[in-house]
Amino acid sequence: MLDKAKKEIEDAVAKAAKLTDHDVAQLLEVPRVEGQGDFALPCFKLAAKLKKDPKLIAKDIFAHLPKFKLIKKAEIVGPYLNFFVDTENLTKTVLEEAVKKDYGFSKAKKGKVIVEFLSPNTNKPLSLGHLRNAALGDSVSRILEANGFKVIRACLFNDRGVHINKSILAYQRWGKNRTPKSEGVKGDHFVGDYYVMFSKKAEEDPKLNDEVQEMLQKWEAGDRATLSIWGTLNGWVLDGFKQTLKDFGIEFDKEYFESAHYKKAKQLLMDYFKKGLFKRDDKGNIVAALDSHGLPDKVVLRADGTSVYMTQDITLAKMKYDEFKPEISIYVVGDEQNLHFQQLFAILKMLGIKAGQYHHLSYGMVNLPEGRMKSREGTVVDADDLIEELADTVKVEIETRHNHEFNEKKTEELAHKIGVGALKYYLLKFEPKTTMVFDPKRSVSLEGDTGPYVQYAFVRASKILEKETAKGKIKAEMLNLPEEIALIKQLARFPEVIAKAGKDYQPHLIAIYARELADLFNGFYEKAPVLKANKEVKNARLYLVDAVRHTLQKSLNLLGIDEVEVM
RNA sequence: GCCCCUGUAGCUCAGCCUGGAUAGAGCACUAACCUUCUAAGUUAGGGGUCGAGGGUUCGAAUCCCUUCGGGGGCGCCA
Repeated sequence: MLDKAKKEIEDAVAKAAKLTDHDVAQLLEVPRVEGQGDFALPCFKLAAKLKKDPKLIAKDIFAHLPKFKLIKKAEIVGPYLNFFVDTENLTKTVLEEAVKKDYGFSKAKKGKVIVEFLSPNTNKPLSLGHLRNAALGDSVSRILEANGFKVIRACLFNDRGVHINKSILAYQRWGKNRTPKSEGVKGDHFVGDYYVMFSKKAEEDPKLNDEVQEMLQKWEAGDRATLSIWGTLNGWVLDGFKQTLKDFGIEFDKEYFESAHYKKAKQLLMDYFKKGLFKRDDKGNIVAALDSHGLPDKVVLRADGTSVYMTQDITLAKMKYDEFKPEISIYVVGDEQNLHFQQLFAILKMLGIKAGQYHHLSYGMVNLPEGRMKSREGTVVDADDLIEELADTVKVEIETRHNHEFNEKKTEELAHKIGVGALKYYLLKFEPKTTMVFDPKRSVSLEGDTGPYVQYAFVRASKILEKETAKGKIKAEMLNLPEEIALIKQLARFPEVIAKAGKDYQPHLIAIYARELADLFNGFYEKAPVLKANKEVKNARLYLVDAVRHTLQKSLNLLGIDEVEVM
């Protein structure tokens, strides 16, 4: 399609200017302005190479252009040569392709990718920050699948350590055998409240911190009572997480629990140490020397044999490598850990745990308009609250906006899909590394550059096709309105957008694409009535609507957003 | 002190990797459009020294240097 047209131009230009393919590669660009064609060749670089006036070069090449198959015309504009694709040909190809299930998806069979994301601590409920992480991890997974990879979605639960023991201690002391059930609270919120309670009490009574350390030692020693209560609280939290993730539409293929490989990790690191891969510092800590990588040295195991974060990460990397032998291993983790991951990857290389490539998909913080979220100041946005709030807002919209008669269940279901769609879109439309500002008011907005806007375009397309569908041959010549041509060109871009989003791990490219497609469709919708058009035009437009509908759906799904049939 | 990210319209952000022809959206504001496939839509309007300075180039928001502002990191925290 477009790539073929591009190739055709490149070949022609190479021939006309008597150059090699290599010389011509990267010379073509896509003009932004209408009327400047679909591809353009600025002749300045050739001018430097050939030592000739770029305007003359443009003329010269133009004079030697062959007959094109996919290009309708070329024209000279000063030092530029603009090429226009044959839209009839394009239309036919695009409409045939875009209604297929796998349109835009790579047919190449690629290897395994393991995407680790979310990886929460099991001592408090999930927050808005976790949702950005989850939305990113899930969307990147979907995009990589579309690029032909086999993706394993992995999550590490940090379920042991000081943080969880704090909750336990507070619960033992002040919990009075209450349970999430007895209080009617989600388990993660229930436990999180005791965590907060601990922090408050410990400010008045610092001895509590010592008690937590004692408990930690008991836990490590395998004390049955401690393990039992730890298991109970962890279970509650995990149940809570499970519910949140279900609400948000996230699933994992592989779950890791730090508690399960914690002991093994220490042993593994000692083994590497004995092989001489690590050294001891003057305090007796086991350290990875990274100066050859231009990085600061890193403690991987404390002198007393207890583990640090890095101990776990090295071990988990090895476990993942041993089990899956992935081609690419991706970690979706906030950008405050950039250095940590540079160090981790350097260490893994040192140890020879180097399956394919490692990538830290680093993303920026989510700030509120007032600034950074701080748990101590209670300004953390809770994931469950947010999802619920959005669904409620949408529900009110549905009930007041239309005369549709949905029953209660249908309304709730719709409201949930639209609310979560709005949230995911909002979290994914920014480039990952952008430190984004989350404005709660704007996040519930359903107009403009939002998920519901895209979902709505899908609904409009669906409604047309519900009444009538396209039949028989595609008559491409029936589609020649500017709105139709623009729409077709946007559809033609879908494969390259997926490829780029996959190569760079950038879901926001899909979000932008989907928004633009919805935009163009709405323009078409205003200008070009489908069902009222005469027979042949109607049929061609029905094909176009169908292609748009499919592509909107795929775009949304790549973002982890459900399409809806009605709104 | 050192390292990384960042600065584009009143606000929130694309574009920067891979330099090209008049810098784009959305929100907000103003004015229109529903007996017409769902108005969660569309159209029109104003709004910019692309933080500043220098350099490279035929050409710089984009590449390089300097500088100022914002954020993050430099833990035997995660």
